[in-house]
Amino acid sequence: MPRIAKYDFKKIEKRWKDYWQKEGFFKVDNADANKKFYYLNMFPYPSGTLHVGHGRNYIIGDAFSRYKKMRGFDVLNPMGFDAFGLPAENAAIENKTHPREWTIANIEGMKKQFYEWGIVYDWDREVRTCEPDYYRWNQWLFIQFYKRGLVYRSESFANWCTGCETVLANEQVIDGRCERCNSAVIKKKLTQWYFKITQYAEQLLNDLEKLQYWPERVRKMQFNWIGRSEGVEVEWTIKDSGKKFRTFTTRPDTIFGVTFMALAPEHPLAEEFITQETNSQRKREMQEFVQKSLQEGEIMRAAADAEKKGIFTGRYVINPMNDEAVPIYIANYVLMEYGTGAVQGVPAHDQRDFDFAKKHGIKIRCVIDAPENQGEVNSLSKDKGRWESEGGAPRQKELQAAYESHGWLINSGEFNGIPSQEAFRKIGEHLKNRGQGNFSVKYKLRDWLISRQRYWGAPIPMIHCEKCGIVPVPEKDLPVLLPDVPFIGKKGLAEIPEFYNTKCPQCKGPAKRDTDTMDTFVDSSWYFLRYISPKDDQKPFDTKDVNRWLPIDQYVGGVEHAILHLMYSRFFTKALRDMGMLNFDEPFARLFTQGMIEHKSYRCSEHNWILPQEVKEGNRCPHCNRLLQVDMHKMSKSKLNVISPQEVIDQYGADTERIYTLFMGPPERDIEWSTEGVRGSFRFLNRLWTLVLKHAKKASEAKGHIKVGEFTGAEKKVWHKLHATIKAVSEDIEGFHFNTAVSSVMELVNEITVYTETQGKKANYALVKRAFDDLVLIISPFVPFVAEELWRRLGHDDAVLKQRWPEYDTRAIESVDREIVIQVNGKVRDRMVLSPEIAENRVELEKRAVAQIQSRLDGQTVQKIIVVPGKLVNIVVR
RNA sequence: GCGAGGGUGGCGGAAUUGGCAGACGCGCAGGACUUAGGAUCCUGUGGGGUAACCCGUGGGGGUUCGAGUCCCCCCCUUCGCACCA
Repeated sequence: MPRIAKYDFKKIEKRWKDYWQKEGFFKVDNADANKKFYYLNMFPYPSGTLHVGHGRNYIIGDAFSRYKKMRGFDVLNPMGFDAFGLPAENAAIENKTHPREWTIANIEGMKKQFYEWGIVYDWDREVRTCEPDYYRWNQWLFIQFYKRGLVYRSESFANWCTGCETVLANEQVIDGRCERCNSAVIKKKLTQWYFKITQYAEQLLNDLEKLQYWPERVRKMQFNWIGRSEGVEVEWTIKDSGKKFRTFTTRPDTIFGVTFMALAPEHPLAEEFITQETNSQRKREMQEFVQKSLQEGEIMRAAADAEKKGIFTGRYVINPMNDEAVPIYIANYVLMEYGTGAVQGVPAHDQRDFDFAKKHGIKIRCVIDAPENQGEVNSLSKDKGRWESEGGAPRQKELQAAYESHGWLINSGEFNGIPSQEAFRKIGEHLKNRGQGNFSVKYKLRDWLISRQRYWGAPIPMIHCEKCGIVPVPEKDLPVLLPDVPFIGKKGLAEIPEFYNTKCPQCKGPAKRDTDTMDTFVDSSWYFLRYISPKDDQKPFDTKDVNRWLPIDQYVGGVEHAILHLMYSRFFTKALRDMGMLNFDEPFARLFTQGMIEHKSYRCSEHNWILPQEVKEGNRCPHCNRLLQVDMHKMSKSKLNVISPQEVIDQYGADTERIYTLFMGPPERDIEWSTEGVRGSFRFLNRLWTLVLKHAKKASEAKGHIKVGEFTGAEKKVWHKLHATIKAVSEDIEGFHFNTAVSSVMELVNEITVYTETQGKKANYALVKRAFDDLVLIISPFVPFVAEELWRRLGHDDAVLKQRWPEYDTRAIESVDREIVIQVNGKVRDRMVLSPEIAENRVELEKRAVAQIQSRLDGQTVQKIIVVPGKLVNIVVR
């Protein structure tokens, strides 16, 4: 037996790395594709070096694309970079460089990493959002949106990140803190640009139904985020002034229970009341309260258990239903951005109002009685004070909490005794008829604030002229280039006069450019369209080609984008469709969200995060010997718990990293990176290599065809396993079950190993050859390097990617002997191995099973025999 | 609080329509080869029992010849949303 060369992954990987790229296996011609498949990974932010956690996303994509390619699809799998954004500015300040240099260097580094991983993209289609040939179209689209009324400028209270010194979209505020830097977010009154995404709220909501191949939870998240609710807008009149304002309520049936009114601190009336207040002390108190509420911003006010604070304005408002006057408060729990910024307080039937009322000694009036009291409604409605705590001690009991469910109306005048759902409609109509309200639908979804006071982003293409007002930059003057000046740090374009001083396109007089840049989510809301015609300098994308290639057949990325990016992209798609630039409603037909890779992280109470290799024995800090806190966290540079792909590649090769990443667990789940697991995958590749090389020569010289009919038992087993594996792997890849796909291939390798070891020289090499060929092909999406190498060693001279994916033969899968289980009272007692014909024959199965197990049945009465053909026989005895 | 996942060996995880629980891999144990091995290869490996067998999928009930899988109740856990009137 000749010595087998060891698995020299370095040599092998070097040999094939360039090959796929050079041959352009994943280049597709827009016009030339017949069976299109648009696969897309979310493009990365070029933050620097990638770790093995990032790798998961791209490895899945590459494996899937290779599979689809071998299935005969014209696969488009492009890649690009979400290259604008704040981290580049921060890094630039830190490293005394320019955001552009930092970004470009990172992009180059990341492209090299893709190459090391054996990941093949069509780089001719690369998109970089920070390049003028991309953001030019960002600006162009902004202007088109503006012309269609989808962009507006408005002064309002915006989320202001105190760390980044810029405004944030609602979606970027997490628990009152900045999504990126975790600094406190406050409310600041600013004039900003908005995209009118709310105009599409209804469609964004309804079309979720079309996304049946999206993970249910992502749809749910979007559903909740849009947050549609039906209710009634009610018009109220301020006592003594006659001035009117509106509230929104989803429970108009409780309107007789209104015992106070609450305004958001930002509400215009709040300001008005303060201005008009003559009592100087009250004036000051109100001022202070409003100011403090705004400063607390989202952090304090967002917490559900935060204290409900408020202040009486000294004013009253008239209830349109019963002409009662109730006090008006300013309350910190009322949000200006939702509904009308004013809430009618019904303490008896809303927990928040209840808490507020208790705190401020406001009376509580029950107007809904629980449904179980149905029979008493009439008497209850007469017994006006029964549940009421106003005017002295409550007659029955004091309320402990608000009753928020439905029931029957009481204390509600002519509406007493009506079920609350019905009262919703009746009271709504009543108000409508009297011109004091109307039915209304509100959304939690807010318009998308896209202004950012930063440098490293696409400039907003607008000009402010004193004479002409706001004028869009003429399309022929696009792009509005980012000024190429030495980077000046934090304040952005507003500090660069040579940028903002310009001429008005209309009157030619002196004017100023808008100094805001766009939220980078604008960039990523349409990049998947640009991939179709990345070089087009006449338009953002080619409508005809886009309509042919989209929707994207498979989109893959992290769940963290479940709301922001995916919602914005859906909005863009719908807006572009209405502009006639597209003909589809939804951009991503199928979505898969992959989980994160985690790794142990070590933290010292004194020295913060510690590198794993520095940790001393017993999990102690290398600096102070304190016991470290050990936790599992997703890999991140800041926690010092990243594994670099290069380490793995140097030690075991890219194929090992690839197959381990796919094998480690279900791709949708978060999972811990295991160094031992990596070694196991490496061992497997060694076994694969040795097995094939040991027999490659004989196999490739094997003469004659496979004669299935003449197979021995052992040969049949291999034949069966081969086809069963092809089936399993194909189905698993289609379903994104890469972990089980890999384990199936491992089983096949084990099976062939057993066969060749036990048969020795008697082995059927025609069969072995066929098994090797198919094995190498089905494993190739996972480990392309070693597969390409083995393919050549098996005597082929054409690329693996040019081969067709093996087909399985159902007969081969079915024709193997079956092991039938014999149970007595549901417990396995014996087995028998039978040919497929007998195993499928009920009568025969029962007969044989009973015969075989007879000795065990002595003295017991057989009550019943259950036969499951091909599986088992269960004999029930007593 | 609301919503959605998830609880299976020492670990990651497998198990069509209910039909052999623990595939595959890690780890561990024993052995082989080695000057050596944290390399490689082979064998074994859910728990208990000499054995026949018994017990085992978070806990408790139920349906069924048969339940990880279906139904009811409970516990734990992860994630998302969280004063949206």
